[in-house]
Amino acid sequence: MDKRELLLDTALRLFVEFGFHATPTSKIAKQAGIANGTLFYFFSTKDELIKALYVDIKSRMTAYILETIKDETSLYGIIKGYYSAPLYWALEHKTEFQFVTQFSNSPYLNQIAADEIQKHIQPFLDIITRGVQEGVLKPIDVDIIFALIRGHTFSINQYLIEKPFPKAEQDKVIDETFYLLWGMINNR
Amino acid sequence: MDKRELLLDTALRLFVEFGFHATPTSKIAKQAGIANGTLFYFFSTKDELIKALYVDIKSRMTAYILETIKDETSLYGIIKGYYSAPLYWALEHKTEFQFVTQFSNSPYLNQIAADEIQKHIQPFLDIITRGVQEGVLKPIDVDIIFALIRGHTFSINQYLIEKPFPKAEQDKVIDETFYLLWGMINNR
DNA sequence: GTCTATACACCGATAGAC
DNA sequence: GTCTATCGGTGTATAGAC
Repeated sequence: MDKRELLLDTALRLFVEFGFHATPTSKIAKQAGIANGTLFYFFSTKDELIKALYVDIKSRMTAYILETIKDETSLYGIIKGYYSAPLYWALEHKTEFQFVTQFSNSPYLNQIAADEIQKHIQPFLDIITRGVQEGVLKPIDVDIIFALIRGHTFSINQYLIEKPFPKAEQDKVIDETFYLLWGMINNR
Repeated sequence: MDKRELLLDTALRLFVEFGFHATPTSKIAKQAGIANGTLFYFFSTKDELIKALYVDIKSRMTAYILETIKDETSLYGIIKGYYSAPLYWALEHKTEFQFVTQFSNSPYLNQIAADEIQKHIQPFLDIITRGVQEGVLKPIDVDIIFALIRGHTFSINQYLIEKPFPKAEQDKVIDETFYLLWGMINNR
């Protein structure tokens, strides 16, 4: 891991444990075993570091999701992938997911350009739109369907964090909650 | 409004706009038209102020919810109240709701005693438990049902914030999304 | 690129008068 | 209770050597 990555990784853990405020750059550098000044060689300000961390994690999560669904052909399979992949990723990357949640609900989000956010969700919105057009999904506003799926993901992730089930049980929860979700948005 | 309330109210707006970090106590006091030192007469530390604000808002929101559902007798009516009341409250108290969301997803939440949080959600958990026992709700883990309802509330609130509908349309969204939610957890 | 040393602004919190 | 004045500590960021 190069120094830049090491700084991001250390910052991630500290931010999630103590928050942005209570995590000085000096602490990040020290715990990463890197000189204070070097941090500012890679990131011109602390805010830049925070934003870079967000963009970085988001990209990796999106890449994982796209990799997961790449062989799915049915709308059902794709939507299931868009629901379950983030959950599986979150289980393997708890801290990262917590950071994204924390960041997304803080004023920092406003510092991220709208199109940076849009580019991650647009493909999924397109899929939902297709689902509605083809009559597979209920004729509801696409943004509502998107919001509902997202809310599901968010809350089931919280649930899985609070209850440390064995792997098999986790899979079952993800499967069964998708079944519930699908029943809600599916146009029967 | 007394000075304590005025400080809380001013802090609320600043925290939501700039975050905890970028909001110094001096700015809060100044914008509230109150001397810097006086802030520390009411709140011994900045963290105390932040926590007091959270407890304060949570209490008011809970009071509103309980008031809303107090005449409901059916499980359906009570659960609908528990879903829709927070949304109506959030529409009237956008900043407050945003603050609670921000706080709940930050490490500050750990500073709040578990039973302080529990006391707000326990009555609702009891209702859900009853619903499952009576066969009105699907036989799923109560905490999952709770998580799903909460996720619904959260995401539909985001949706309503992003799309500034007229009142009638908002009511319709809340009603229809509850219908979807109910269809998902109801034991048909 | 990476380090050490340091500037200096700022903030949380206190002291003490009224 | 409320104010003014201020201190000590801390944190971001820079300068400059290597």
